[in-house]
Amino acid sequence: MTRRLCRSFYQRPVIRVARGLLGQRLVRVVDGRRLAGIIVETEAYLGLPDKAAHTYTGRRTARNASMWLDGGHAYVYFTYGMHHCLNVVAGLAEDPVAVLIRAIEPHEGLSAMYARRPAARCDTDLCSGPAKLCQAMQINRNLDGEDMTTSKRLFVEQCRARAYPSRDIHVGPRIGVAYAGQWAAKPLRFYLDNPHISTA
DNA sequence: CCCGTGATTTAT
DNA sequence: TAAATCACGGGG
Repeated sequence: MTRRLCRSFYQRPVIRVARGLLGQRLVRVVDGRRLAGIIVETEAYLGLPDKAAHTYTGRRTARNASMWLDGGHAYVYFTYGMHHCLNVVAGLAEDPVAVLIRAIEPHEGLSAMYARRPAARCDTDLCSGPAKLCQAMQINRNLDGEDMTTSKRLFVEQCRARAYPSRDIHVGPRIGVAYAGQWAAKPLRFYLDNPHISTA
C-alpha cells in the first residue's frame, strides 16, 4: 500500500525537503491515467534572502502568490514564452520557500509522455529537465496552487521512509541562475547518480 | 552556437 | 509606455 507524502513532510526546512524528495514518486493523473516517475534531481529556493528566488526581498505578485501558501502546495510558473516549471512549496504559510523539481526517471505512462514530447528520442529525453517533465506530464498553470497532500491530479507517493544518506546525494550549484551573484554558487542543487538527470 | 516566444519586471 | 529579462529546450 503506497501512501502519499503528507503535510508534515513538506512543513520542514526547504533543504531537507529538497533532499527528502529524491527517490520519491511524482504522480500526475490525467483522464484517470497515471503518469509517474521517481524524482532524481531537485533545487532549493530559499525565499526572501535568495537572489535567485522569485520571492527575493519579499516580492509578492500574481505569478508567485502560491509560493506563500503552506508546505505541500504546487507552484507552477510559465517562462521563456513557452515553458512551465513545477515547484513544491516547503515550510509554513507566509514563508515563500520552494523546491524546483528538475528531473524524474519516468516509470508509468511512457507512451503518453512520448506523445506529448515529439522531440524525445529516448527515455532519458522525456523528463530530464524542469520544463521537459512538465510537458511530458501535462503540468501547467491550471495546477498552480494545487494542494498536493489532497489532490487527485498531482501528488508525491512515498517510496522511501528516510532521505538518502549524504553519500548518495550529489550536490552542486543551481542551474541557470548566473545572474544571482553570490547566490548562484551556493550548493542548492541535489541529484542522484542517475541517467535521467538534466544535462546542464 | 543561437533562437523562439510571451508574461513579467524594470526602466524611462 | 517601452525595453529588458527569464529557475529552458531544441536545432545547427
